[in-house]
Amino acid sequence: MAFEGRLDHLYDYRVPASLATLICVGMRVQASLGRATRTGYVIALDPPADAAITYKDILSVCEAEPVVTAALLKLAQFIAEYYASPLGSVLRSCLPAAVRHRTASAVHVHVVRPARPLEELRAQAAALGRRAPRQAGILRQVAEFYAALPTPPPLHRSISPCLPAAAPATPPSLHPSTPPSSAAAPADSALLMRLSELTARAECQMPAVRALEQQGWLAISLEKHWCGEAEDSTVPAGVPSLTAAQHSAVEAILAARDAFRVFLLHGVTGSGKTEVYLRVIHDALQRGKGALVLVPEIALTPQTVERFRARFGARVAVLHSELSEFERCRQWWSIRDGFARIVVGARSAVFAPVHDLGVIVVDEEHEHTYKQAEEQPRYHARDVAVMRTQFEACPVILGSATPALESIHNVRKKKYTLLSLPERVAARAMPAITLVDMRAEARVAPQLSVISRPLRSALEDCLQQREQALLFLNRRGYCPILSCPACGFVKRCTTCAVSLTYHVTRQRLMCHLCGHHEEYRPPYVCPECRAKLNLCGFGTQRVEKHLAYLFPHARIARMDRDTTSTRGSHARILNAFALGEIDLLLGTQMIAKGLDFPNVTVVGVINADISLHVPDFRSAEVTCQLITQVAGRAGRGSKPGIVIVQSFTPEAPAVSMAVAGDWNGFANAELRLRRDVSYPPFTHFVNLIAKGRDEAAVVTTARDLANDLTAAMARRDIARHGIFGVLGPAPAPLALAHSFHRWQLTIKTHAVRAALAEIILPVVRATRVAGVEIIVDADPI
DNA sequence: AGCACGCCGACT
DNA sequence: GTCGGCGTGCTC
Repeated sequence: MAFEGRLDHLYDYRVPASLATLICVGMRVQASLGRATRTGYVIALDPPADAAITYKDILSVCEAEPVVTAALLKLAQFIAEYYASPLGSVLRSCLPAAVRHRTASAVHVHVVRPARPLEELRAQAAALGRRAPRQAGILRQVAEFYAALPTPPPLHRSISPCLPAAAPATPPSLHPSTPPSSAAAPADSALLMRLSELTARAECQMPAVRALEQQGWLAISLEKHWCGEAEDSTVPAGVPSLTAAQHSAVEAILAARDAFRVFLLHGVTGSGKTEVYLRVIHDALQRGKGALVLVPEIALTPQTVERFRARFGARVAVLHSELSEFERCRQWWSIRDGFARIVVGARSAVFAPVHDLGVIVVDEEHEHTYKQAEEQPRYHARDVAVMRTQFEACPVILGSATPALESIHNVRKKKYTLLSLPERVAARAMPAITLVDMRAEARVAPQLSVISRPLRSALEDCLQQREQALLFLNRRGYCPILSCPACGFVKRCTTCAVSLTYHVTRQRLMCHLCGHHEEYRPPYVCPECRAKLNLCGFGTQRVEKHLAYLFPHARIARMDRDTTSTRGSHARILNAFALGEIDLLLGTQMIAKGLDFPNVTVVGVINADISLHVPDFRSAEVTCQLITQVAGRAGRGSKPGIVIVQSFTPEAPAVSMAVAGDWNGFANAELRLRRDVSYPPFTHFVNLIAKGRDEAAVVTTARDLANDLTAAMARRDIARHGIFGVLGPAPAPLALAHSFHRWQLTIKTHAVRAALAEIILPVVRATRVAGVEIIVDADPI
């Protein structure tokens, strides 16, 4: 068994006779370890290994069925090794919290069925008449509900109460040899009356329904239920025809559909990558297989989800963070039980318990949101997807207009197969991109240095034509820095040491890292020398205000973390934009990707350089990707699009190549630079971060680690372990955050697993300093 | 992760 | 001679 928590040892337990028929590999169980009772996962069933040990019993099972498939278990073992996380915590993160916390009964629902033919129910209702109006009403409602169904009323069978009570004779398996029979199939709520629905419609309470049940008129049972109809997935009319490039991509993937193979689908924005996914998935469904679609952030790509729903109907399950606990739980179980065969979800959906997988799609595979950065296991969902398809023996499609350099490198190494969609669908042109040098602009018109003259006139035309525009600025708030012109004072967060951003709308200074905020009202004077503070730089709030001034008649909306904090607010803004109730939509990252609005003809990138100056070796790649992606939002309908990119460093390759629409050119140049310094994708990085409240202890720990690693490497055959060298230690990018100091060192290696197992982890385990945590992060972002 | 075991300084 | 600090190591 593998236990949840930071325990990376496996333990053997005895299976008591009472659980002998129930327990199987992949189950979540309770067992006592030391004093405490903990949750663990059964990873193997073997005869007793060691006569010297007195094994404890497994106490109970959490669910009546296994929660991870055999393939997922193998996948978890790989992740545990590669990302240096205990197996138990990897398995834990395979399950949504909602599924772990709720008992299996959470996905069950009370259902009312007629226990006699409907005519008898109606007759009884009439007989009860005024004597028992409530009961009469109930019977009438039930009869009416079931009479309205297209299929004959499902007469009450023998009572089959909910799960654990009725233990199956054979251990349940995630891979049933036969499809579930109709009796075992999950009830379809569209064909069954829910008890809650009955009490609402008949305006009655439980006792009345119970009475009728006891008299033998009705049957109440607790059953699994999913919403929607279980239709087979026939392709509805209106499926777009494929371009030649799309067609050959689909053909290439289908030709390899029975084996593991990685396809990199490099398609320019608007080239119809989604249609390729849909065709391949349709083929998988027809062969009785399931499919998994990963998207970077589901709230930001509602249209993609919609297209899957429109094509495949109720058999699409969606997993994302905006679902309620109950809903997420139900979606998960509908996948687990084989009702939903297609899963669309964000990062963690890569673990969805789809059985018999036919294909995995990773849309926008270059996105960094696929990397779990905050907590263990620090996995990258794209790489996990590739690994999973290896275990499932099926193809995986990585789609992007701006593929990660890692993926391009893998194509060159012949590990991935490249499929290109070089043109937009319906012979639409790529948008025309204009680059505005903001240094020159500021010299000519210093007071207008947020919206350049070319962007301003493009927006004026756009508004006049009753078309829509997207404006992208990768910084929220009003202004990011308040600084004193006299003494250089900058207002900073006390626990994070980053400058505080001024938010006008709430009259606050906010730390965008820890969320700390304080009241702040004019006049803005320096606390040191009382001089008036300068508002340096622009955030979305400030630009919004400026836009309102420039275009007083335009309907302007802002979309950033501040305007989308409540549930459903993403959808509300995007809907309003889709309905044409908004002319100018200004936003951060979240408007950059995936949006597909045909009436958008103008896209403005207000400051292309922001992400270029972050101290990270990927900043050029990220910047070029962002500009390319945002530009791709323009001209997706019948009208051509124009894009205006404003930059203070227009000569930077990341900016100029994005403007030229030359991702391959940029990738070539950037790959040469990376190769020269042996950076990813030519090596892998493993980051070690020492984190603690006491700065001195953190620094010492980081230094000790670096020394010990160097020594360990000297003792070993370095070439054999593929280790290159140690960079650092240096203060981590967020050296002080949430009052924790962080120092990091970076190890370059060709073989992550060998380097971890033979050099890094032994050193890390030997370095134990009170109050200092050491975080291991493989392939960090 | 807990929780015990155990080895060193201030107290009855 | 005892209480308690928390560093080290074990839990099937």
